[in-house]
Amino acid sequence: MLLAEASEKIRAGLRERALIIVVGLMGVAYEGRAASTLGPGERLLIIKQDGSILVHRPLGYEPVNWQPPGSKIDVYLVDDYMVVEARRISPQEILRIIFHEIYEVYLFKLSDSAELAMYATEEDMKRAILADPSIIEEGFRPIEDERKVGESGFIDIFGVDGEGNLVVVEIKRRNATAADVKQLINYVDGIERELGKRPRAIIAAPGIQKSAVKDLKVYGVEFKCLTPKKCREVLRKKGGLERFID
Amino acid sequence: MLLAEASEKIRAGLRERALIIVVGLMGVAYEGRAASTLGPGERLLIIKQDGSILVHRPLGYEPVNWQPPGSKIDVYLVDDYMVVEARRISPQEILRIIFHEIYEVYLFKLSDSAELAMYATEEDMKRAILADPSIIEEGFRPIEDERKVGESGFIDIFGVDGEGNLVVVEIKRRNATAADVKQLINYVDGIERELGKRPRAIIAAPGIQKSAVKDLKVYGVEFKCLTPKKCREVLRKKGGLERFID
DNA sequence: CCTTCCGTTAGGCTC
DNA sequence: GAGCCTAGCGGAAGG
Repeated sequence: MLLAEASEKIRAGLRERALIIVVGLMGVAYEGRAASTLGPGERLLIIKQDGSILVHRPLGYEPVNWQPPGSKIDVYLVDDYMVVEARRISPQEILRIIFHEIYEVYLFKLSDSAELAMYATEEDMKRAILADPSIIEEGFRPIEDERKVGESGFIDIFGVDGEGNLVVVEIKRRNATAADVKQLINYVDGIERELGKRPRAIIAAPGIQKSAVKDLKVYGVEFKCLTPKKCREVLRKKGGLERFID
Repeated sequence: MLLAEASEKIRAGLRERALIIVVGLMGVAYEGRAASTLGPGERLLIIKQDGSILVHRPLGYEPVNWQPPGSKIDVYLVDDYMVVEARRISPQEILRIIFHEIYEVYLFKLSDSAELAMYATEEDMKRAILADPSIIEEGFRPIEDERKVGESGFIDIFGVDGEGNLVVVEIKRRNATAADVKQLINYVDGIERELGKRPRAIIAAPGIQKSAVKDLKVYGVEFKCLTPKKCREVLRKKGGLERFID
């Protein structure tokens, strides 16, 4: 495909706010927060209506270079090359794609209004615990969620156990780290200062980093294994129940 | 395009290990570490030779769903749909794309052997300081890089200043945080325990978070503004010099 | 606007 | 293989 012809088609796509797919032989230069160069190779360029731009190599999940939505995109011919330039300000960044050859340019006007439904985020894990507190332990009763503690931040779930002891629960959807344990200790300290009584501290996560295990004993924190998957099942069961009751 | 025809073309692409681009009306279901569903919409599907797979909506820099390299990809017809399935084990995950309509399928055999050259990573900033220590301060002399400190971790650069004082330098390519300052203090404490002498602590970064500024005074840490860009220039000059000497 | 925190983080490195 | 850290992280939520 001739570069002049291709550049016209790309400009048309930009005007029409189409999704633009370009396949060809291109080099890439990026300068901004960091800087990178990539010599010529056969790649896939995607330009979206919102100004996002992605350069994909034949291998790998991630784009090799990109620019997020809102970038200003220009196309021009210089010597025997076609250049696509994507600029953004704040941070000042420029991505320049230099085409040596263009194999194909495709334009699409796509419509997609569906909403992504994502399950078992950390938020969902909290909802699962509130829906069925026994997954933390038998007799656990939540009192508050997102309780503020001094300057430290927010407790995921604050409650009482079967014996009437205060309990602070910290939720993580990934393995808990030493930093997580320390944050939880901050909360416990804050509550102790506030209410004059030291609560139990429970970290609920799918696992815990080995390096953090010793901190559990040192600081008297309890670990409760709780996976996102388990929470998904709890929410599903609860969802099913609600549907049945309605 | 007929679904049967499309599925044959995609299978051919998989056999030939081609880059496959599919545009059409599709729904998406993902289940693995988390789970998500997305109703039908017009999207772009990319399947790469290495088994990476990406679903892109008309807007946004990020794929809405994906699977990293190494996924096992299957295509089959069921009722009036074509399904593309990408599975991986460890973690067990499945991505299922259900096509209602297919507008286009494109196959490409791309060759790309260029090497990405990235400048001014944190590693490069360290190299720049080692190449020209005066960018930290006049008279600074590095002794060691990546020096281990007890259990705390590794010092980026350990050296002495013009007066013969020990200096610990911590490098960040982004604004320094309070956590960075505290980590640096850990190192300084470690060195003091080890060598019986408290070194100066310098954090070299393009900036520092407002909330961390007070910690500088509290803990006696010095801040030296050093941008990736500046380091890039130092390395370029040094590269030029080396080229001249050789 | 800046800061903090989560992510199907991914990817790379070490043990 | 698992654990741990970095990233042009991106993105969202909160101040």
